[in-house]
Amino acid sequence: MKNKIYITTPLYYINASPHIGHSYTTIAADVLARYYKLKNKDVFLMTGTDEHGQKIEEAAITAKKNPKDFADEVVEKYKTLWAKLDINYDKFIRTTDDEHQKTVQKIIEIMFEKGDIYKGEYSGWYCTPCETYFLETELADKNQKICPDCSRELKLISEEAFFFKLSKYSDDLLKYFESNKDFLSPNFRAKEMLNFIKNGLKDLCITRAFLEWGIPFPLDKKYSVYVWFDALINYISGIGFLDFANGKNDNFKNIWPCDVHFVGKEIYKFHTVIWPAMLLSLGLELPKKVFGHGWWTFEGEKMSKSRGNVIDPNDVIAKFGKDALRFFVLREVPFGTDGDFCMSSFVEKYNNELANELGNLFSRTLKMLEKYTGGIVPEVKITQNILREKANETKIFYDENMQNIDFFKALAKIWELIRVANKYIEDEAPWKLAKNEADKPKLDEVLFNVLATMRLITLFLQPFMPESAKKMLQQLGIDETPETLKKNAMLNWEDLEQNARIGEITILFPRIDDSIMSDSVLGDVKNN
RNA sequence: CGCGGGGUGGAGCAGCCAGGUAGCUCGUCGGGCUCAUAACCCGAAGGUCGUCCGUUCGAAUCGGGCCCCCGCAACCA
Repeated sequence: MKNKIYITTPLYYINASPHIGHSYTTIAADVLARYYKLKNKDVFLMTGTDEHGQKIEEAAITAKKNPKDFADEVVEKYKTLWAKLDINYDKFIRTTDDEHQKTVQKIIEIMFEKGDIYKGEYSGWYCTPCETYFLETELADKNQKICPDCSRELKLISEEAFFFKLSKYSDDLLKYFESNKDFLSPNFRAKEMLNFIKNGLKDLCITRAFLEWGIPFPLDKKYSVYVWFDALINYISGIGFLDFANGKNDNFKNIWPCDVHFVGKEIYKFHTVIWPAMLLSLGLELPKKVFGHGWWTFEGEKMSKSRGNVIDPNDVIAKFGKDALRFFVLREVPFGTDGDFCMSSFVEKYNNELANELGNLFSRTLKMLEKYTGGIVPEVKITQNILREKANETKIFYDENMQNIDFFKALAKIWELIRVANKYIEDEAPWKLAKNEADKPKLDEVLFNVLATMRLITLFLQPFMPESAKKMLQQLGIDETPETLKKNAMLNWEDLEQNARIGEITILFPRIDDSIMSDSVLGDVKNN
């Protein structure tokens, strides 16, 4: 069997700077990618930007730039943020990439030859200033034909356009959903999609009036390709579909099909209905899973620019560190459901779980080691003990949940182990054992058991907090980084090297004190 | 009847799909420890699981009605 794992994020639309939502999806994708890398899988993680369309052209004009320069600048913001968040992507694709554009055009030709693209007539209520069509059902008041966005009068227009035969694939899609129960994830999102298809799919209009800033529609240069049709294709254009289609090489086949598309719930339909239908038309395998996660509110309110409460991840990183953010978004709510980004909760989680429970576990144990063994991992005979048992149990549960993309449960389980470790120290009281020379063997054993558990905790946390994991490995005296671990991952509890010298002890997660929190944090975050 | 998600001790959540002692974290109160980042450990108080009805020996969990909150509705992660 192939040993590859292909993971994607959506292409982010560059009409705005990256915010917490973009970070959320991308962090999740990176966490899963890092997990599989440790499992020695051949991981390919792709992210990128969606850059075409009317809105971008307008945004560029507003910014007094040409679209390409505008796009380059926003793209830089994304790349900078991903670097700050330790996102380890293998490819960053832009829909303005030459290869992507050529792929889109090629695909349209393939579909046209197959008879899946045809010329028809599009009619609907059109808002001229917004350049958008609306269906009657989308209007707030059916008797008043007013644009839902700008409240101006709509005109009934019909014009020629090209369509993709989406409706043709209804049955195939339903069949695929039926025989691939994991495709629609999390499963509570399945029903909505099934109903959507069963209510009847309409063919999809895939052309728009010609735009300077768009991909020309190859069959008729009066048009540009509809941005979604363009954007979805990235998942195959980015891994060499063009060469494959032209019979040049089979590299594409080594990566496709995709294992997980991570998307937000608002673009779930595009990825579970339209995209698979496009793939069916191309005769390609369908992705194994599309995971639609939930949305964040901020302090209980929907995030929006007009409310001025969009969180800039850069601020959070600057104040609390990248790992704190990576940790928080996946620890706070089950991945999939909606959550509230609340600063008090952020600080609470950070102080209690990162600083007190995890950070202090390292701090207390390593300092005892300095004191009682001169900083050397004791040499002991491996015994069965409660920590080893709990760690092994955690490992099984952890793998299960990581593979199910249930980060919340995986983290919860890790914290159970951390708590058991802290309790174990309390129960065994090494500081008492240290007072009596006769207890030295017992003391060594206790310290070893805790250290072995800490090492495993570090490996478990590595996908979530790579920067901290690196420090944790150093402090444990393990000559590895999260990146090198892959090759010789020592995944068993007892694999901790004996007689090794531990590294320098530093505070992993300094506590956040209330004064920092009350003034600057909220203010700065809110003002973005 | 457009489609879907949710309503669980003071706060935030799990449990519901495969009914059977209501669980976790924070907070509060009390105690213990002293290795540690004023951290760690133990104990206690606190819930008629939105509401009404039904199925069942038994319902937070299954079915139905109602109330409230939130998304989607074909370019907001």
